[in-house]
Amino acid sequence: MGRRSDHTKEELQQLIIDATLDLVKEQGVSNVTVRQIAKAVGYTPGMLYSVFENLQAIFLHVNVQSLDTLFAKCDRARKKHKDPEGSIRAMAMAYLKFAQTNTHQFQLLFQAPPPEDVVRPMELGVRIRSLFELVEDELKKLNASVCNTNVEIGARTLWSGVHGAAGLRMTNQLYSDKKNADQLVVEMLISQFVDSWKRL
Amino acid sequence: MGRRSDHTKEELQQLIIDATLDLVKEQGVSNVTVRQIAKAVGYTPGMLYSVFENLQAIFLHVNVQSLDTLFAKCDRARKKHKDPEGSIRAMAMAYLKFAQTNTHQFQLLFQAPPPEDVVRPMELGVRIRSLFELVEDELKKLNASVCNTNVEIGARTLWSGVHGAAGLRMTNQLYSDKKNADQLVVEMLISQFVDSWKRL
DNA sequence: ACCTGAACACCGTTCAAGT
DNA sequence: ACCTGAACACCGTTCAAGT
Repeated sequence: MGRRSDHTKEELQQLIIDATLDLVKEQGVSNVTVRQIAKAVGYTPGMLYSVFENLQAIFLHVNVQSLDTLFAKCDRARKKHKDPEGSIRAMAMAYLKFAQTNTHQFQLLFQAPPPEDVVRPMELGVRIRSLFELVEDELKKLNASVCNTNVEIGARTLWSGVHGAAGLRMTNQLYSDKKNADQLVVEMLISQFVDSWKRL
Repeated sequence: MGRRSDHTKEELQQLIIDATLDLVKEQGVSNVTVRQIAKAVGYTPGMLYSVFENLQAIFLHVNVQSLDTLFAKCDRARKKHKDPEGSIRAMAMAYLKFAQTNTHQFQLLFQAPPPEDVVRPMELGVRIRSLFELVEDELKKLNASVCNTNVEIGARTLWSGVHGAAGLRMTNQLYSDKKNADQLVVEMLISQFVDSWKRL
């Protein structure tokens, strides 16, 4: 089969990441095996370990890529609106939609690796931070008199709600009879938050 | 070793559940094996399959038990206060503290089993619903004029925030320099929510 | 130099055979 | 009737040996 001369190390990396993401989307994280990934890229399992440290590292790189597309979606939704509240609402809906459409991918992204286990690479932190920054910017526009500390906490407060709703919805733990309860939840969340944010 | 005559089937069930919870607390879900559980209760791996369908089923029963203790903690926190806002605040903090103190247990409880995979037993739904009901009751006291639909959505909105903050905090994804950012987040969440809830 | 292929030490689950 | 113990079909990971 293939030998590395066919692909540079970078190409191999990307090949593996893409193949893994596809498998995760199809079968969910817990069903994806090293042997499957290897077959999908046309190599032997052993080869993966000359490109990545282990399976966890592969998943991590998939997550970096997922965060990039999630960020892009939120950023694009934001730019469609001029008013801060509209931007926030659009970003929240984009986030919710991503979680809903790409359940398995979202799961891999935010499922809890025990904090001690793996050193989370800076690459992830930077990307999550920049997502928060998008929200912070809109909050500043909404009320310029709020201090930086509260803007930081505010963005995380608002997004905890959006993220929590996305997670509960995804695992069917919202337990409401109402249709689209998750959207109602996010709408109420934003209305209420924006409402009292202006008053702050 | 032991034979079933030593324990009734119910005793064996509880023994297995308790042993599994202990192992989860110590090592995290992903490191707990059937063989470990069997050793902990003094039987062979095969025996577990005459009491539970499989490992997933054992985890599910652990989760039912976890929800009971989580509910109890929230309920007890609630009763210490007379004012609805105080009750809500205390419940949120109890929830946050549970997630923080029992990371692995909380993780098992709310980590996403793909919705299709397993039929979630009614036992879990009933318990999550009753947690939401505690919140709904306080919201009604806070503003009696809100319709039932909005109380239902409101409780889920508020709790999405608390749950989301707990989850982000647990996985170190809040990315704030502030100390105790999670508590600040929950405090802001509740202040803002209660504030505009009264106005509704 | 790069990858294979076989091995190692594990899994969850099943089920004939023992007591 | 209840449980064992061995087997089955898998894992992730390593590393000598091939090309």
